Amino acid sequence: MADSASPPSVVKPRAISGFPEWLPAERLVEQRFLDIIRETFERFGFAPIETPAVERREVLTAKGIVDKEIYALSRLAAADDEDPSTDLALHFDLTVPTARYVAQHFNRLVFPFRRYQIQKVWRGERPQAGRFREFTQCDIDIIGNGALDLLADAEIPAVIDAVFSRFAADLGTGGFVIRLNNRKLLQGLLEAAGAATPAALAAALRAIDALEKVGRDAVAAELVRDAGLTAAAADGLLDRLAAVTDPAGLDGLAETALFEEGRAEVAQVFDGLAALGVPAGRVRLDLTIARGLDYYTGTVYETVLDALPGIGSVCSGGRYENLASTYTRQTLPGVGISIGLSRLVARAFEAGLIAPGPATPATVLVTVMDRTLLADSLDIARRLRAAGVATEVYTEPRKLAAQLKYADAKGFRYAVILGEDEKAAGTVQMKDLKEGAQTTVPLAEVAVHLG
RNA sequence: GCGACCGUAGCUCAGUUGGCAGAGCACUCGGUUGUGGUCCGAGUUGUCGUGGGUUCAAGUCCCAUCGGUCGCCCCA
Repeated sequence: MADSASPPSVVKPRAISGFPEWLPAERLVEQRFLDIIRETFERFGFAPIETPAVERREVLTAKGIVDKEIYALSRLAAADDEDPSTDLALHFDLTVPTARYVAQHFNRLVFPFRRYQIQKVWRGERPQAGRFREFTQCDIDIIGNGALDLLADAEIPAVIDAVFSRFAADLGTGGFVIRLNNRKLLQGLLEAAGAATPAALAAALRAIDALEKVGRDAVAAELVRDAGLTAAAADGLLDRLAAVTDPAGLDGLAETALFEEGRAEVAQVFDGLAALGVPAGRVRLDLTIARGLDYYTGTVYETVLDALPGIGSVCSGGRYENLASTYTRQTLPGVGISIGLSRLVARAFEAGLIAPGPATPATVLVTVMDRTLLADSLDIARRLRAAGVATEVYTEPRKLAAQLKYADAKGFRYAVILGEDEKAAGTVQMKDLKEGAQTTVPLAEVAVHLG
């Protein structure tokens, strides 16, 4: 019973919560982040790979990840009597697919294998501020065959330093600190403090991970309640964790063999950082960095922007002794890190730390005042493009005022204006839309002035 | 999965005790020749999330449902 007078129905366009999308002005800024990341990763010799968005479910769930956080892939058109369950799912990070990839292509890869991977990942969580269900991760990993020197653990933060230093210089994200810890240090201290069982250890790590959020007293209480520490042991532990900010602070704290092992590793990594030229103070030893993921076994990293401490780590990772044990008998130790670009960009926009610029990648709009001069306008655009200047020609037959309004709305830096008078004189008007200044330029020199 | 709050124009929101659906921004046109942003004038824009109930009358009250935001958990 459709009412013939009713307007044609439209599907109301709505954003899907947790699936962010940007307007062109914002996406152009995000791509500048991506350009810096990709160039820097390659400058350190990491090679690009891409893995499918979809993996077999058994590949993704092998590490004990909770099923509900993973999006399954199925067909809408599946018949009613067809089993709707599926073996396929969307990847929730890039480390697990990389482990599968390295195990599968083991005999065709050259080790140590250095790869980077910049892709969307999906997590079926409740979205919140800075939390998405679809987001871009930018991963690097160095994976050894059988062994991997600790120099790799130093190289990873050197790459992060290079990336975030360029963010700061080119995009204005400001200062940052890479916080580094070693699981063996924390675990050694916890064992010495009385966290005996694996369950107690896990509870203690979880409690300490929340230190910044809930405060020292709440963590101490949790260590007593969930990890079985005495109040005095919890207090002493938290004192020690807080006191250490560099490797020298670890001297004289050798309480267990595991701790001593971690101490030696951290010393080597900091030596490596100095040798790599990472500025002193950029990487800070922080014994409270626990990291939730259980496959980290040694060095762990977090990166926090000075201007956005509230969003937590925007770049996290660590060392795992045997990444691909689920998929191969080869021992493949690795170390890597992931930049959570979507969160970083979204929160930096919200905080006003970065701002959208022009809505076009072009710097010049060539106007068309008179359609009989269209060929001349197109020729100017051709010259500019040949000289490497991103240029657009206005396509619609509208007044000059409308064309300049368009140029302003999109954020072009320059407009080129060409009419009968200029054509007769062999010149164009070059208008600087930011300054408002307009100059007459010989046709042959347009590219020089705008390049 | 658990909890709190919120759904009105493209966007941000107002809408009083239940009584004609509103503002700002944005958009379109105009302010006479080939010049944007600022200013002035005019105009367009609605399934009040959806379904049901109460009522002479519902954006407003009640129920359900869907969606959104923010916490918890976990993490980038």
